[in-house]
Amino acid sequence: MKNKAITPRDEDFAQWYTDVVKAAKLAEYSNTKGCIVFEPNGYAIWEKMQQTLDKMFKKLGHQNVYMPMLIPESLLKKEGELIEGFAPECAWVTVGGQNTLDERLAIRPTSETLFSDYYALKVKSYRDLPKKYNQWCSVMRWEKETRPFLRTREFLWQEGHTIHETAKEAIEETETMLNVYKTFFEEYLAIPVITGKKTEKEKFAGAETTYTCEALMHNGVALQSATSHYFGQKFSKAYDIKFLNRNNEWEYAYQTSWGSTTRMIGGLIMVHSDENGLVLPPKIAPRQVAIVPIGTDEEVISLCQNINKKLLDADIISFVDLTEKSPGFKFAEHEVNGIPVRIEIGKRDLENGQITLARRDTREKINVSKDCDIVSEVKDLMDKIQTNLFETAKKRMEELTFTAKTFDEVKEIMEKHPGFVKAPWCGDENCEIKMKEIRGTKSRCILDEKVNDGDKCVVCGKDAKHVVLWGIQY
RNA sequence: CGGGGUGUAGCGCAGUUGGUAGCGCACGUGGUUUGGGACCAUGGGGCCGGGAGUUCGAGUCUCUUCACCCCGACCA
Repeated sequence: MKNKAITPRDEDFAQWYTDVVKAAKLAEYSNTKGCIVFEPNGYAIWEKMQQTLDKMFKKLGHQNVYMPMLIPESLLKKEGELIEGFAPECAWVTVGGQNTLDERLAIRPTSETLFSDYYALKVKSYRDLPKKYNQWCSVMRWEKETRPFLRTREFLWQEGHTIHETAKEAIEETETMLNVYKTFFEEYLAIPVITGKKTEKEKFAGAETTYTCEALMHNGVALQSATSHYFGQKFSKAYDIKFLNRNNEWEYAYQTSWGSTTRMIGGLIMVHSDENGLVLPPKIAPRQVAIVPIGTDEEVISLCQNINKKLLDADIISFVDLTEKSPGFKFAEHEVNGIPVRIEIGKRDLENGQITLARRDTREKINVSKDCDIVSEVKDLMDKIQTNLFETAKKRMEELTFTAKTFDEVKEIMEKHPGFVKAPWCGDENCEIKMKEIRGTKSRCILDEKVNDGDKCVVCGKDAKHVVLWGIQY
């Protein structure tokens, strides 16, 4: 290790995070605050996320569309709560060419208004419903403090917007999509999440109900990783999305939206990575196997290429690293980039009739026969890595999930080592605000757990209505 | 928007009481190497973030401005 030293994670978590982003060449800062350059390694992760989620969405009957990037102020303002929530962080276009615009245009912070306006135009009858659209785009929110992937002013995301004939169907959609995200996090990103409803205070501006996926980072800080909202008829009333129902009566449509963002890349880093750089679950790694020949021996190179071909034919994304760097350099490079499996082949291996596999998560090396079924060996190893990453993260989340009965207990936990705290709550927003005094602790979500008889709100001591998951958030 | 910090080669930094810029890595070339960030030789690269001032002379002193990073308040 010479030039690319990564700050130890326990010494300075924020610096460690930035070091990993840079060392793994995921992103570079640009000249505009809060707008990052997605470098090939970083963008490839996003592409893989897109491909995976997009397939899941489409299996459920969603279709992709693309809405304009600009929203006239008057359109944005139609729904009061939304504009109130987003106005402070909107970027506005006020000049077109040489002329000041009559009406300024917001660069979309989110597209509910555009979808609603469009749906109002297209929906006439219950036969036009449901409409289940999604768009992949970037949005802009003028954040004060920015960090690569976790909080950028422009970020890439996916926003699904659906309208339905009945409230029941829309609520089902909201819950279905929440579960899609949960599956995606746990099975692909190997990140365990806790799901639940947001409190009134924390829910999306304009939503009736917001569901969230909450993940816990290595340092015990919570990350809201995806959300799914039920809007009821709020937007359909504001934007006049009416249809004739089965009784030939006008009815306002029932609406949902759900989204996930490039913040997930930040989550991926903060859950799995280590002092040697990025660690990626095989299912989301853009490059899964790096084959490193040691020396330039022809027999070695051709074995590398043979194995590479077998892996590629089996849809494992593999490559042979034939650059002129030293083997040690390549090992370190592929580790810092988070490539899950590395295959090392040198003359020494050939003499012993073996090849060496190295796994990124544990950095363990395994020798296998050079005549083995390399495809199944690699597949097995990738499965093991995927499982190990998830289990490790899950265990950590469990160890850092506490229960508390009193305010002082919450305080003690958060000050010692932050994590998730399950604690009863009375439902009063003032108690939520009071909780922020403890290192900015906020409600993450309302858990699906029953309140025990006699449980009191950890803040005010009145009868509890909900069990809430609390945490310090990114 | 408050608090803290940093701007000198692509990156990381040094630069003394002011005297006209250097080191490591990276990069180019030639060669030897290759099992955990190889070595030798050689070469290229700089309006010292911008502006103004003090001075015979400013990377260095003064003022001003800009950008970025980190910590808070706000948010995916």
